[in-house]
Amino acid sequence: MSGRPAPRSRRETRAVVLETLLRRGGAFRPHIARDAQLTEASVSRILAELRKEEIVDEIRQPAPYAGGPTALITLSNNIYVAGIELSNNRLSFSIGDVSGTIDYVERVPVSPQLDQAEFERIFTGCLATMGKWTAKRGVSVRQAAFSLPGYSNANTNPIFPWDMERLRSFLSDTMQGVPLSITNSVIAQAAFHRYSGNSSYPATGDHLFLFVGHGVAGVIVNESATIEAFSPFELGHMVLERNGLACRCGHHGCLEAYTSLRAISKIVGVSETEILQRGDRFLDQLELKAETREQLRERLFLLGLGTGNALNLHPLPSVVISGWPSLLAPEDRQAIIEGMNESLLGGFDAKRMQVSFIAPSIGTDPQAALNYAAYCFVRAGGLDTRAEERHVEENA
Amino acid sequence: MSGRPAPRSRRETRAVVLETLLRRGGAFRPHIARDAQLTEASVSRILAELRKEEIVDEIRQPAPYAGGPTALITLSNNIYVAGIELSNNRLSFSIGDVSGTIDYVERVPVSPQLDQAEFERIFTGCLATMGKWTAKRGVSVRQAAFSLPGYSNANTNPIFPWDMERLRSFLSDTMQGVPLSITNSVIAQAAFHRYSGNSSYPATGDHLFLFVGHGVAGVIVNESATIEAFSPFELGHMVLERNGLACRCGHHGCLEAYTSLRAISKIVGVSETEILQRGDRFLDQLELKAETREQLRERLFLLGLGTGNALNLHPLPSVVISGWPSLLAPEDRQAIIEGMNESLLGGFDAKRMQVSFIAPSIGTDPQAALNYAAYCFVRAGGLDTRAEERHVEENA
DNA sequence: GCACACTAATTACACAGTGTAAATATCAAG
DNA sequence: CTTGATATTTACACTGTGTAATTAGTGTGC
Repeated sequence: MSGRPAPRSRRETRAVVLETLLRRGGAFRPHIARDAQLTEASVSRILAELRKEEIVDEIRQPAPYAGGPTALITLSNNIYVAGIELSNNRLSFSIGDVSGTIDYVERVPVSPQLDQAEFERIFTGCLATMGKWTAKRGVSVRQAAFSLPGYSNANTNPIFPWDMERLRSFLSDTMQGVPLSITNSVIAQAAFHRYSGNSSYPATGDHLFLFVGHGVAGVIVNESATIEAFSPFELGHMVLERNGLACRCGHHGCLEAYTSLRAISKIVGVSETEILQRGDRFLDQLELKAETREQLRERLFLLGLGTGNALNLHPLPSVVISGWPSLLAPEDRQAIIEGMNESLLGGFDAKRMQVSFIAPSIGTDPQAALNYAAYCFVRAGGLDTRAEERHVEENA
Repeated sequence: MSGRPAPRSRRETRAVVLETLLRRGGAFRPHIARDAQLTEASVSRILAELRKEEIVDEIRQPAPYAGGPTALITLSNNIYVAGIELSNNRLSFSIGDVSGTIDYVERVPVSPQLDQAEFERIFTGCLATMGKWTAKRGVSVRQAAFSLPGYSNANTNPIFPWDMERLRSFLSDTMQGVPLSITNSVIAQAAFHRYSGNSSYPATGDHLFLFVGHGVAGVIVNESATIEAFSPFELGHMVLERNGLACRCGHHGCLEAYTSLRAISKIVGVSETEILQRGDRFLDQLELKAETREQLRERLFLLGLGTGNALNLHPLPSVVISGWPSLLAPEDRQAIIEGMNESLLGGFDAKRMQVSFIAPSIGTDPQAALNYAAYCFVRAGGLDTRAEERHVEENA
């Protein structure tokens, strides 16, 4: 640990310290020092600053071993953030603390074909309601996050084909001062898995997280990077069968046309809305006929094929799959492996590629956006984002 | 330009200054200051340091306008770097200066099925020859780069299925102190386009660079990022036709099975080795029959389909294609657009997607690796890489 | 040929952010 | 209540930069 590796601005340093706290849900100084690559001295200074600003709390805690640390540092539970999620069937607003605890929530059903004007109307309404809630309690929201499926910085969205420029300016006007980050739902999900404190997440290193629901969305999770650096990986519209099934995007043979909830709802004979009502365990309640299972396996095979294709483009050692495939029996899910075996370079090899499944989180929205908002707050070092929005360059 | 944006280590600052010089092939102080986001004062200090170390030269030059700058700063032409390239038909060694001028070159034919032991034998031999050349002239190589197709940090390579761990340790042992970077050929190509001073490159912003040769390799070029941050995007083994043509990788229906030089050599009736001999313009010399052209268009359609799939995963506004497709008539190349139109979300739209072609650089190896080596030298701030290889973290 | 307007280039000084090392605090166990 | 072990704070030094004052070039117009 010799030299002086890479200097950081105070904001960055605060951000890494706070992120450690968010990730671990509290830590002792020595841990923070290691995680943040700082000396105890620096940690001490930073924490003194953060404590004065009431961003962190220090809980006196008997040392767990002789001569051990005496104070557990946690994020203050008086910091409120807002999470807003748009999914294919509803728009949800929430307020909670940075640990992800929800104090307020409102959910409004919307149509998957929701148009932009209607969205703006509903959004404005919900925001007003939320504003009343905060006003009554005198709480101030430090950071908000809005997640929607398919979002990217590019000006196109496969799910809601809106004018993203207009969306951004609508939101920044409407939020009136509260810093707002917009992100892809699947990235918010990744934030949820990283920060929710649920330690049962199956992958530890870099991996591809895939969510198979209305669409097929993925995100490249780089364990050692900040969440902003994650790239969404929209798998749903990879054409795998020329002249195959028609997809809502107008093309034929897209993966989504085979594996979306809508597509499989026809196979299992349950309407899409009913699936959403039954929530997480909708497949459990069904007695799947052998023929149905075979059809589902065929779909999973395609999912595997597409996933393998994606991993050929961008090699990663592990995939975590969430969504309806996680509800099937392991022997059925094996079809995904078979599909990957036919596209993944060198074939599927369990030594080089780990595939895991996690329960789909249907209906937990807007939990993920709330976690993402907490992340954004922390990333900004707990400082007001509005102030330093001026790193503009002026090339000749 | 108010506050103190993001502090940098001296090494980083030197790196950005040197990179500006590499990119522009020389610049005046005010330009450097703008590009590197530094004040004139800092530029002055850094340059004084670099001049003392004989890394940069200062050429007295009459100012181009009233009161203009007086000294043009360039990279010293006494810095030698080595570029080594392995392609599917030869291994080439070169030494040159950071501007990319080649002073020494040796090329040895190798087989596309070259095995790792044989490679090591040839490499050692060429390196010895190169060593004699440098010894005779008393030049010392400051940085070397080795590029090979399909390379990634992952331990697999679609082209040369070797043990990458062994390759890396072989190279670091063999190079005896000369810092060596290993990279994907397509990334070296990107370095070539960025630093060769050839300004006719068609894309200016972020784009996908695709090279269609023995394989189909791509790289996501992020104009505002360092080259290390570029991701290789191996398109060749995307399965587009289940039960399609057999590919050398053992799968069926890979893009490469349809569009590699080997695949089209069968269509045009010219052997692969002959194509390589004829070099860049091999297709010009052929009188393509209508039927042949139709077959090639079919192949290009698949290339477009796969490219569209890749761009759905990772949206970018522009694609630059190099390789044999660039040699065809524009009306034939239109098939690529047609393919993209069937996979790219929302269809192909010239307003949102720019497709350009550049002449393939067959036979210019190891120029690209040499440019990449220069880039690596500059990125390290012109400091010895060996010294500070110790940013290891030790998490509990 | 010389003052001028203008910009370039250098330098002294101040300040932010950190690490080092010394000083001080805390706890468990005897 | 001392000891051993680690935690925490603090004073000081060092790096890298920006600011602002200073010095140096250059072309124009007289």
